[in-house]
Amino acid sequence: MSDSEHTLEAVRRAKGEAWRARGHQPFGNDTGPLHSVASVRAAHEAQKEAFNADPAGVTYRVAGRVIALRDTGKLVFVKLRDGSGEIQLFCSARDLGDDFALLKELDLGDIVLVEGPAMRTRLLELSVLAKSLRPLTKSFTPIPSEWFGLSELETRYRQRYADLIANHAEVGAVFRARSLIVTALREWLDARDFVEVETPTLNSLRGGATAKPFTTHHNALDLSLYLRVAPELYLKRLIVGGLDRVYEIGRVWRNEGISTRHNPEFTILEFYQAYATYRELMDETEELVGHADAKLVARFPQFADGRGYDLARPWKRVRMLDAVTHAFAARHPALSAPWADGHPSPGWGHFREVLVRGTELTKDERSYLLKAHTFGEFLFALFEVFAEGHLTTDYRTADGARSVPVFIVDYPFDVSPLARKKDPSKQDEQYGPSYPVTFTDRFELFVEGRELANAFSELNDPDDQAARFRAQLQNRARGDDEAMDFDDDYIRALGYGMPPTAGFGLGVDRLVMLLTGQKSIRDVVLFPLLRPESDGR
RNA sequence: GGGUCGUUAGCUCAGUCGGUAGAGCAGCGGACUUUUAAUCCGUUGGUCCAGGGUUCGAGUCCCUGACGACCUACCA
Repeated sequence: MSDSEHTLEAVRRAKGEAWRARGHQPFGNDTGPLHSVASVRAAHEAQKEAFNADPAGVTYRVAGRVIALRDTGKLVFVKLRDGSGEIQLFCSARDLGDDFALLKELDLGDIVLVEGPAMRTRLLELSVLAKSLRPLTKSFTPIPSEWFGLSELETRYRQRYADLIANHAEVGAVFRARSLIVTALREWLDARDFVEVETPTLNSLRGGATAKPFTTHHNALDLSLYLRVAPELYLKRLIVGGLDRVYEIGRVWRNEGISTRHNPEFTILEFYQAYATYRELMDETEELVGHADAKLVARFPQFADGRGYDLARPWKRVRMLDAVTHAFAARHPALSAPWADGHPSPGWGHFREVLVRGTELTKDERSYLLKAHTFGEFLFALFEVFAEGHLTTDYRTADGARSVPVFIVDYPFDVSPLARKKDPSKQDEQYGPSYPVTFTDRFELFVEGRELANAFSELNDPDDQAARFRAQLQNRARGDDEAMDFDDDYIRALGYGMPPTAGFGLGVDRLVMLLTGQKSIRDVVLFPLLRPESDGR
């Protein structure tokens, strides 16, 4: 701590002692019932003209943080903020009597309780005319400048409390918006008879998503555990048990990189609906996200401004195969994809050779495509390399002004270990007989290029599921440290019979980012993971 | 993991060619009974992220490290 900081704090501590000398505790309590700033404002909203305090009027009791002090001598203006808003205190020597001297011992950041009637000043500022003033909490640490705020991102993330004080309007709105959005998600699900449940976050097996887990340990059982990467397998056990509609909004942990779109712990919404398919879930996704957006915009209209996307229904639904074809047509017209003119399966291998030897690809893209072991993995890799990054430019409103949400539909089963294979008759009908890629009834939702949701008709054949788990183990043996474990109990559960079910997962943080226009996930997570502070700073 | 940028007073930021570290706000003292970033007068406050090097002399140049941001890669 520097000398100046030390001095600033010492001055504040001394003022706290001065409060004590006047009979006020620097950290007092027992405020009794209070009026919120918002309620005071609401009560006098209609009085637009300046008015003096009505002697017969209500005496308000308001408590909050001092965020500005303007001292004009025998008259001091205090700006006070509580959880509902901000209001000015009109503090005159005449009205406050002995308490007026307290103002000299107030610092920005202190928390005080004021009593008095409302008034409106000459300049029409609604104020509380202070008749008495009681200091409640001494602030030892200077709060950041009201005018300049606090801008250094590192400090804002590490000291979110200071960020919330200094950048109250903007940061507060984002986190209130987050709360509203989560509430809206629950509303939508509750209204459709979904049951909210909580499932274990300490798991002895890895499953539900392909991701690297965090590990931890239970001492009494001497048991190594994983922090869950997804609640999926537990929620589906509940479907087996007869909870036909379940959901969970909760934290998951993935031991991966940190970026503007990834925090190691994040909030996921998953819901499972028996007797539904991924087709219905696309409609429901539009409704669910639309409901959250409507609730948000009703309260915070500013978040609807300047959006580069348009949530008007219906949203685009594009098969993965067609998205890749579209991407080739737009950017690599010379490349003739094997599916474009009905090549038989050998065409895939030839095409892969053409791509890998050609000059259209970067080295990284080539090596990425080479990692694909099957045509299904290859198609998925083609999607990632050629299409995914361009969804925002490829799919736009009729006037081209905004991007539209896109459901990418039908993922290869090779990359979808928990999704139901498309029925053979439908596969043949939609892709032709003997098509070299087997698809699943699965979609992912992309809005503004961001992957927002993942959903599919669930695999409920225990034998097929067991085979997929075995394939995951083979991937593990090849060095894939994101592969799932073989979950015997889950297979046992499926053995009892799981009704046909559709399941849905949505990144809540990313939804909040999207709807509130935040570029970094750290701006929608109150306390994002950072390295510990070191002595070097 | 790679690249680029940043770190100077409590906060927001300047700092020229390498030559005594600055401003505004906050703070402190004073004036002021209708202010709105109040105003006016005066004034305190520095581990220039850390360590090393070059130099007569380093906030400034070089090296190493810490932390952060952005891009990229990885990652559903």
